[in-house]
Amino acid sequence: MKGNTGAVDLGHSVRNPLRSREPECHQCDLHSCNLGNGLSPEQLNSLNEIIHIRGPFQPGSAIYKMEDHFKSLFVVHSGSVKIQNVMSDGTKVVEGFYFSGDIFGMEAIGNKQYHYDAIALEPTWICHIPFEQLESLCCFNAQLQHRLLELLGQRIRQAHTIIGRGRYMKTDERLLLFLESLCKRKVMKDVVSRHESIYLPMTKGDIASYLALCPESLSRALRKLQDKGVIRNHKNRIEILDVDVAFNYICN
Amino acid sequence: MKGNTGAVDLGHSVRNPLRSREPECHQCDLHSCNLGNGLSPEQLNSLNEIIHIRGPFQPGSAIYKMEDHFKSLFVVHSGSVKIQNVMSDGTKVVEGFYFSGDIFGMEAIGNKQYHYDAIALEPTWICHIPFEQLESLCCFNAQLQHRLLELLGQRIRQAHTIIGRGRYMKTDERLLLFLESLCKRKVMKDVVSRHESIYLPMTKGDIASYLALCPESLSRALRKLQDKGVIRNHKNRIEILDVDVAFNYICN
DNA sequence: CGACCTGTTGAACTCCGTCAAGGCGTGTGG
DNA sequence: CCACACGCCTTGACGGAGTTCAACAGGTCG
Repeated sequence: MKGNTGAVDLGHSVRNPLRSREPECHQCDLHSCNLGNGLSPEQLNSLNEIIHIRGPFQPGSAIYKMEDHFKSLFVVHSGSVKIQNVMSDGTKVVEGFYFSGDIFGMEAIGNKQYHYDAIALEPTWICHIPFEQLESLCCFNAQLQHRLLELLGQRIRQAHTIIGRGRYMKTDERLLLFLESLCKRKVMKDVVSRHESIYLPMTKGDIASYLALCPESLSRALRKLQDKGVIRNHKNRIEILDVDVAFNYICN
Repeated sequence: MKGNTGAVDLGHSVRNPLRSREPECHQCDLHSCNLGNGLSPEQLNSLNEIIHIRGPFQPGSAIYKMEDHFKSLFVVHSGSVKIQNVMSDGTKVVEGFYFSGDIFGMEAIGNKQYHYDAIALEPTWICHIPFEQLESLCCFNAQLQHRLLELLGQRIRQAHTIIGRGRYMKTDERLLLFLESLCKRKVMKDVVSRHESIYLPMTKGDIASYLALCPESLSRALRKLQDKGVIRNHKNRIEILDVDVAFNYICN
């Protein structure tokens, strides 16, 4: 097991008020992604010791790039991240969004390199979890191993939900499925009964790409749903006017 | 760690010439899915001890159903398997195919139940790997843990390839991507230079569903590619007339 | 101010899904 | 043996959803 502290470094201008350990940060990670669930205090400590926080990553800057050597998993401490693929013709394909507490980078496990670019969508702080060290910890810690496997299973199911189930849906159904998944992932917490407002750190273009639509089609779908009174479309926010109606709509 | 031998039992008419351990079988599993790579003989033995083989499952019969309690991962020993989702309106959506040596059931990790039906496509023998016991083994065996994580990472990437990358492709490109993935997965091994013949144990309808197409569209795409001289379409077999042409076609 | 990026709207086209019909192979029952 | 039904696949015609192309509105930044 290597003792290096320097996970992935992309040469960003990282001003580092938090480069040294910050207990609050660690608690947050462990809580929000539940990686540390059911661990004893000592076990928790050893987990905390391998975690490092980096930031702020400015919007548009890369946490990692496709070609980078796979070393670490990541947890969004604050802010948000998209992962995307640059195709041979230069078009960018967004494959996922991650928000505070989400773990990402798992697609790269078992590979030399990351398979996507990970790009910050807003000023973002990221926790690095060196994978080799995590693996070593898991060998002596059944709970941690179990939790990691669980997260990987979730990740597989997630891939099959949005991009799997979504394939058979029409544009507006797919859009609502996406909004529903955002709501479930507590992108925002102030749920006022059957009405939600979702803040969207990504561009509409990113969303369109993620849903395998052209931006125009997404725009039209938003308009259509707004005219129907299901949602209200704002610049960086979408209101779900009636959660029940919106998310049952999917089954029609 | 429980010592139960009876992984998932669906009440099929399992005639069991191989119910007792069969060394040849175990070797095959470990080799083909590489779960046992780099293990010492003793470690290999402990892995072998938790594995059981079942079969034959007749075409159309279930290895597991969605509602079944998640207990085991599976490896195709011989034959082939599809996993599918039955939607609320009764339509079946194929989410994956597995062939000799492939491990499946990993979507269920971290869940109480399996999320798909797993259906045999031809007379099929299946190895059961009780998951709790596998987890326990991993705790004392870094190599095995590493290999399991690797397989999970692969599984995520696989989901993103076909159903992820495929979303942005046109019908015939998607079809060729599928055929390419079959070739890579050594569905058949007799590669005669730039010419391959792929045996398809599933129906064209299953393939269409997997590719998110209606059967008619698949049929037309096959015809179109045949007219272009890229492939030749048979009942249960597709020939790739020129591998290079066919699989570079995707980038057009 | 103009350049630029994101998002929106309109019009034309294209691909693919839907509907309908028919061919082929297989199994069943007379 | 044939007749028939059934499932699977194919083919054709049609329509609709979504892409493409083009133009423009609004915001941001130099």
